[in-house]
Amino acid sequence: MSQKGNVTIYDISKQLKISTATVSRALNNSDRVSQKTRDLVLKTAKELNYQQNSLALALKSGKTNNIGVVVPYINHSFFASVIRGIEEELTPVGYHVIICQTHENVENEAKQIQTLLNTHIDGIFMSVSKTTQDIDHITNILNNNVPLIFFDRKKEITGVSSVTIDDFQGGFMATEHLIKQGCKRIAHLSGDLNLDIYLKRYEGYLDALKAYNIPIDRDLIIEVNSKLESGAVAVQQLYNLPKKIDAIFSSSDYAALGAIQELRAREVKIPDEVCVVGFSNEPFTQYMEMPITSVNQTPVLMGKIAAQVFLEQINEKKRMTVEKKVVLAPELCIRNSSNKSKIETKKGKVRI
Amino acid sequence: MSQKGNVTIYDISKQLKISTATVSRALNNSDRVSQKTRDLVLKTAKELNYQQNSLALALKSGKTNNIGVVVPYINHSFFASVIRGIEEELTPVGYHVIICQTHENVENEAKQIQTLLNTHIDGIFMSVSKTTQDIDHITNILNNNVPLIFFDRKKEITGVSSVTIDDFQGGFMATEHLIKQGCKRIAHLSGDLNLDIYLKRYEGYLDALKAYNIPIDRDLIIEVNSKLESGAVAVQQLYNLPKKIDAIFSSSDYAALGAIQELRAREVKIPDEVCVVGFSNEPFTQYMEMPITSVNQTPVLMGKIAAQVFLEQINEKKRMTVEKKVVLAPELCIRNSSNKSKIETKKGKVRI
DNA sequence: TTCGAAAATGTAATCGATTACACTAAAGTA
DNA sequence: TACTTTAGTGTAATCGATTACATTTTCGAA
Repeated sequence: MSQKGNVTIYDISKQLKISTATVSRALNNSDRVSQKTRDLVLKTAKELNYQQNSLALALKSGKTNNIGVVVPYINHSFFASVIRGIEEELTPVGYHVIICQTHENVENEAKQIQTLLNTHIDGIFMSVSKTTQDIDHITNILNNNVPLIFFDRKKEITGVSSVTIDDFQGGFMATEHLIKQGCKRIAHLSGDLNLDIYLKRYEGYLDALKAYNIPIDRDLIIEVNSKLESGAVAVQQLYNLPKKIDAIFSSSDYAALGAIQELRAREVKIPDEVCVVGFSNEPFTQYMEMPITSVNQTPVLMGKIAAQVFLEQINEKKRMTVEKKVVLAPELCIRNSSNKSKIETKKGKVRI
Repeated sequence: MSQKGNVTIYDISKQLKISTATVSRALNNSDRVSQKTRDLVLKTAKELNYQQNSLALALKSGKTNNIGVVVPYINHSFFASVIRGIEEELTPVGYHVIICQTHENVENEAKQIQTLLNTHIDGIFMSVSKTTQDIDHITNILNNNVPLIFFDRKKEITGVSSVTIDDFQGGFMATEHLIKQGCKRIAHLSGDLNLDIYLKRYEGYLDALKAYNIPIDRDLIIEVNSKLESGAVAVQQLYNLPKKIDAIFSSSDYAALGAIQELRAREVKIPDEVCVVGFSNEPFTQYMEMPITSVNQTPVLMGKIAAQVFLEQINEKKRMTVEKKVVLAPELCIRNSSNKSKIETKKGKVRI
């Protein structure tokens, strides 16, 4: 046994009076060992309770079987669920999932990536932080020949695969739904438009209005952050306008909730006077007394697909040639906050 | 440069025509190198952009700087938050956090632990699964000399540190609060009593009743799981009793919510006719139109403390001698579902 | 029986660092 | 001056596996 008390192939080789090379071959099912020796080695390995030292293997092969996941915050429902999906898909094939938080800060993001690269990770999954503009720290991943998969929040970098939902379609579906409810003055609470996801949702909103010949009113479009207060403030602002609104499509469930609270404080009837739709399908949206209509991003599925894309990518012979962009279908979960006429949940279409 | 294109100490030694031993010493601030050589090595290392290979180091030292966290589900708000706390405390000191899910299944738990041990983790944090009775797979961690820290859900094993909240106190506070609201027939929806946490909350409930001379009525105690439906079913059962209840203390926020929905369906007024208190302070409890009173387990803090206990433990000279049991104070967040008289949130006391 | 191919096994380098031990050179001491 | 001490550096083993290449054994064909 070794210093640390672990059984090594050397122990087996000593016991059987054969070389470590043969032991290694037997354990790895090489065809360059006799059946007799192989059986003997396997039997002895079991007896001694031999466990392959993954560190030695990693050093030799350069493969650690660890992958890193970089997200703004792990305890945000969406990210936690994506991570769950990744874990469930990769653990069965022998990977370990290392998680890192950026706190929506580029410097943290860069630091986390650097230390991940230094531990010789086999791949990185990430959702970029809101403050990320410069992408040198990200292309650095590719320079190290480490596969990178974006999920949800991505940057356009050639050669990098991504799994997202169709945010445009999500924004479109949500807005169209409101239009079909008879709404004509539909406000939009957008997120930070530097992030692609919020931009796309906004564009979906615009496109739906155009498609149904509803004039676009810039006063009805307000940029907010994902906080209750900012949804409430937005409503105050909207109610200072001369003409009343009859619907709100918010890119954030939190802002939607804040808006609802403010509407309720003003004794506005939901959904009769104003319909509200959020985005993300945060757990609380379905638990409310008046459940909130929202767009489900199917995060667990997103994580699983991301993991599959990763596995495909590393199994490809011609590396780095193909990038894969999977776009999942958003799912509109219609609930009481916007449901005047009792319609059911709608699913969008997948694009690959 | 090595095969994989990384700069090694060998590259530095070659360039400076000195031995790798000296390079290593210079990089590690050993006092067995001249200042001149040290400066030269550091300068060259920077020029070549040398990065220490953590795998080689890990193989040599047996320390990987990885720790494992084993939880039932990562995307459950409570666990996600604990993990966040652990990450925030350990990343700054150079650790990486590997996460594993058990899906509340002992076999998965055992398998996850085994693969973690095999990757030579420096420590394991875990919350045991509901189905865990046998603990051989857990003591196996100790046999491998790997530090183990329980959080929230623990088993009694000598030598194992733990960080929990005072569930008894939580149950007591919740019940006492209901009593002070004037409630006399207080039902309890308990969780699986095989789990210590639920048992303690239940005992806290019993003790509070005793302390205020309120008779215990076994009919008012119902074991449920953490699902909305089971809270609703429990209420149905309670309303089949001859005498009406005037409060519910649920060990689960989900069951509490289900109970509230059922009460509302029966047009029972909350909190006037029935007060409701949950447990865990799930995000949704505060977002409801009628926010739900709940016991906050301060999960992020719990993660941070667990990380600190781990760091203390590995820094101790005399290993394995002291176990540390930290018991955090629960915090009763009083909200409308139980607040007849507008009281404020109460904090419990910490025990160490 | 003998030779050659194929099968089985062994030797030793390698992955990239650390470190016990050996050695040289410079400085201090008598 | 001669001898001891110490600072600085080098050699080589080690962590535990894989594997290219070398060598030995086995077995069939002539």
